[in-house]
Amino acid sequence: MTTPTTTTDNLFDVLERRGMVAQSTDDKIRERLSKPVTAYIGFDPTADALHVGSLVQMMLLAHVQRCGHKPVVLVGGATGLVGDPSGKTEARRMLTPETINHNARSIAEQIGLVVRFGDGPTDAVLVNNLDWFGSMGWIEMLREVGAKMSVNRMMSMESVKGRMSGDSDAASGISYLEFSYMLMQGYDFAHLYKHHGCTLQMGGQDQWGNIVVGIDLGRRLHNADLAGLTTPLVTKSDGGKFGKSEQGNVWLDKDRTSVFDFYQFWRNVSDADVGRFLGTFTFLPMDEVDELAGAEGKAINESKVRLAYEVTKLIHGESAADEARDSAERAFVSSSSSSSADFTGEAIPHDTLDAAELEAGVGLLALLVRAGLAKSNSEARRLVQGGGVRIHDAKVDDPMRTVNADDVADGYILVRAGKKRMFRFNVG
RNA sequence: GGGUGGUUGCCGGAGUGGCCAAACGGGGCAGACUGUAAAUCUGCUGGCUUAUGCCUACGUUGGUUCGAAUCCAACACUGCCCA
Repeated sequence: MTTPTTTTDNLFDVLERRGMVAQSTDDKIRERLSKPVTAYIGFDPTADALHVGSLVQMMLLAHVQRCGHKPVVLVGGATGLVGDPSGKTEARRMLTPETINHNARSIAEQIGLVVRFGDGPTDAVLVNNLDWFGSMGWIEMLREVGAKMSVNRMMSMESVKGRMSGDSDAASGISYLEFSYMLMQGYDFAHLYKHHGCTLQMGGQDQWGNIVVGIDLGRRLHNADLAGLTTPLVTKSDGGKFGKSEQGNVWLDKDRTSVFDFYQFWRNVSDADVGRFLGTFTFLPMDEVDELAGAEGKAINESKVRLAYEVTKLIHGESAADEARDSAERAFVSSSSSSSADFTGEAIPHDTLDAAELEAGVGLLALLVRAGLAKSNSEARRLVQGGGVRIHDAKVDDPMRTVNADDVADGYILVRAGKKRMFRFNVG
């Protein structure tokens, strides 16, 4: 990793400078953070992998650690069994405890990429709220928590209001189960305060309401003085959804999103987003970030390369990042002088193609589907007819074409869909 | 429990017996232009080895009809109002 922020830096200043603060509970938060605190963020175990959307929270935890505080990773095993109403228009599908356990482990592993776990004073610890909710009975819950919560208060929260209001837009009702979600999440904070000395909860802007409930509950139950801090929702300047690429979600796991695609995701961000993303998703010093973000015109591409490289390095390691960068370089920058292009890197999605099979000839459409560049033959056909497919550098426009040994060059066949997507078949 | 709406493709949303694989918008993909950007313009956007063809699809099941997303019945789910 790059030079760590020195532990004397105030976490709040660091985060604010990096554009990672949307809202915080009080202006005394700097003061609070002048002494080491324990801070937590909750993660939903709804999938066994995290995508780039969660990267913000991961970075947040990393900064917590770097500034000398103790990060706590809360996996919502119990809350995951309930479903978060925030920002969803419909109830989340429920999961089995086994699945959640499995997911929790995978998630912690990925958070471990940027945060150090262990027993030291600033080492991160992992907790699962199923550990305290699992054994808690209905009566206890009502007396402990229910008695302290105002329904009026909960009803006035944005996430609930949207689901309740009659005539208007996305009213789809809210079940009691979901309604209780914020209660559980609020209780988490109180519990973590009591058992881990946790006084700060962080999260995305959409979690603000839940965080505030937790602060309230902490005060009522334990007379605790708690604080909250949220990060801005990561948006793209063009209004699109952050974290989606041509292939769907961008995952941190290389088996779900290849290193090459991961790199490309960052390489392809809009000009206007470069600075913000550098601040949020890398540990580069802000002076350098500002300089990179200030690049004008074509020069901004260098900054994008840097962004893509740094983030890829963080998640997939240096050698993978080097390779992704080099592959991309060769694939895009020097594509005019095609003969020199080299697409053999591991980073580019690839598979092997049987030589014997090739001898018989493989349908182009089938090959596109096999490469995952099209979901069906029809889609592949449209792609070809639309002029979006190339084999190596030659455009092919006949959907009926078959691919055979003549198409092999340097031991592989490179199929490209559009400018940016490609798939290599190694022949062997 | 009573009343009353709704359920259409990835999403939103038209369509109230044939001209419906289903308007329009969004999103997505591709092409042109570019800087692997944005904006703009153009094409495509259920599946089938491409077909004046077939299949699957308008909540589910059954019915009426030469013909149903459209009509009828039951069921399911869901919104709202009243208790």
